[in-house]
Amino acid sequence: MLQLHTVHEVGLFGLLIAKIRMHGELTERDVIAIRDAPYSLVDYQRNHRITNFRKVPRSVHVLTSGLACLSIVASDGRRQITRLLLPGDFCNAFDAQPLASLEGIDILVPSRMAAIPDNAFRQISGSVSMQHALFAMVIDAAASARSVIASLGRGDARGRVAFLLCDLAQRMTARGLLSTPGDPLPLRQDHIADATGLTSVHVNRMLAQLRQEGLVSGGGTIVQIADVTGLRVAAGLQHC
Amino acid sequence: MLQLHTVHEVGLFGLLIAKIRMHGELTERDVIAIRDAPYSLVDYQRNHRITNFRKVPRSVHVLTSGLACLSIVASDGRRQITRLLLPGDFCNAFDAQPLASLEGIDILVPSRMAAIPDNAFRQISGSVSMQHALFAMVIDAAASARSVIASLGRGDARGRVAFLLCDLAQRMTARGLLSTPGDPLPLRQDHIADATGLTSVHVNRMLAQLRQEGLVSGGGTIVQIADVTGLRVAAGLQHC
DNA sequence: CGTGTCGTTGAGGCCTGTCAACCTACGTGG
DNA sequence: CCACGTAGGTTGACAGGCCTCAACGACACG
Repeated sequence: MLQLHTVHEVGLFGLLIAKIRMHGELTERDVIAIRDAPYSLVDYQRNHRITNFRKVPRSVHVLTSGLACLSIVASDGRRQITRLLLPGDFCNAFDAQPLASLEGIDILVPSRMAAIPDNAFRQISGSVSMQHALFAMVIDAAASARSVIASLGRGDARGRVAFLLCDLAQRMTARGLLSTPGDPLPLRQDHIADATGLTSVHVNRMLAQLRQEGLVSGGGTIVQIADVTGLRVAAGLQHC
Repeated sequence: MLQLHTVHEVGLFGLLIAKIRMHGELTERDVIAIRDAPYSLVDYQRNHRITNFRKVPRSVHVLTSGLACLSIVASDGRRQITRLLLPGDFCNAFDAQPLASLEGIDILVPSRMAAIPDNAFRQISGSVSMQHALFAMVIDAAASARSVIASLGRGDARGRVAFLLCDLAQRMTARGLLSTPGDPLPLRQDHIADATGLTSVHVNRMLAQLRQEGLVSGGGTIVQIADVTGLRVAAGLQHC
């Protein structure tokens, strides 16, 4: 039985299925429908920005590998990352529906997406169980965004960085993208800066401080969490 | 015909209906179902904080008058408002589902809520049209939260205040709670502070500056927008 | 008239941004 | 093999924005 589940989750959409399952029970039929969905693959290079998927037919894009984000470019030209997109995440629908004409999708690491035609996905998502799970997923995304608001509004630089790392590690671990929260995170310092609203110079200082406190390890380009509990406390919110 | 709509929308749940309608077409049947929903009314005093609605049966709460917010209290004791709740908004479900055990509901102004029993609302929201509208509503809430993230992450104090005022005025105007965006907003300076992550002292200074620039008017407790366009520019994001 | 709430104003200090320089690692081409 | 360029990280000096603390004013209310 467990074996069966595992088999279902190793395909291209395994991570997507795992993610949706975090928010509601899926039937065997749902899982098969997703697994067998028609799709086309698209690769994107690092630093590419997508403001509009000009794909015919219109498609739901799912990140299958790499790392991307939703971001808003302020009028002074600086970018704010509003949400990190991990493999298994939607990129242009549901919990990651970009804010019209304001939010874009930035590719942070060479990535691949699967584009599922809209009408195909509409059929897949028509079942009651899928509707419930997707609904719960979006509700969770909204709540999660509000916790980021709290971190940005109330936290100092150290707390913001700590929160981001905790949050990302938790999401990645839950989806099996990290075997333990202490594994290296796929972030560069300027990604952290764009996500926390800080400058990369100051992020560097904060990481140095967190390393000295024993909460973070890894040098150079590598960021690893050394002490999850301590980092959560540093984040300043009870929860991460 | 228009007359009919108006009649439907003046009841206790008129604002709720108006809000849901912003995100999808409702059938006559949907509207009637909401209008005739069973409910009980509860009044709350200013500064009351609700961390858990202990209501039997469990209920969906809808704000019918006043002003409330979702908020998170950081470990240093300061409060961050993560979302303002206006009359017509849900308070503990859907687009305002509090983050478990972290987010609470604060009453900012003496308010009244209608509590609709869960199972009654489940029936009401079972129709395809309601499902679609509610789904779109939550997706919009998530996107809206991300624009707040951008404002907090990238904006300076002046921009944050400007953004908050624009955003609130737009939401209130869209729902008929303001006749024009220039009407007085129901916010005290410390509410603005808690929503923007600033101190009330600094909010005061920013409001003084915005008044001097001619973007905001009203003295003392009253905050009015004098120049919507100018304030949007000051907010620093293309959109508000 | 006392009390409490909310807004206003000033002085000073800390946190974070800005600017700039340098360093390492890595790949490329002569 | 070495010169060179690029990307990313590290470090220091300095300035400015925002917080803190504190006092005061305006106003409502019992």
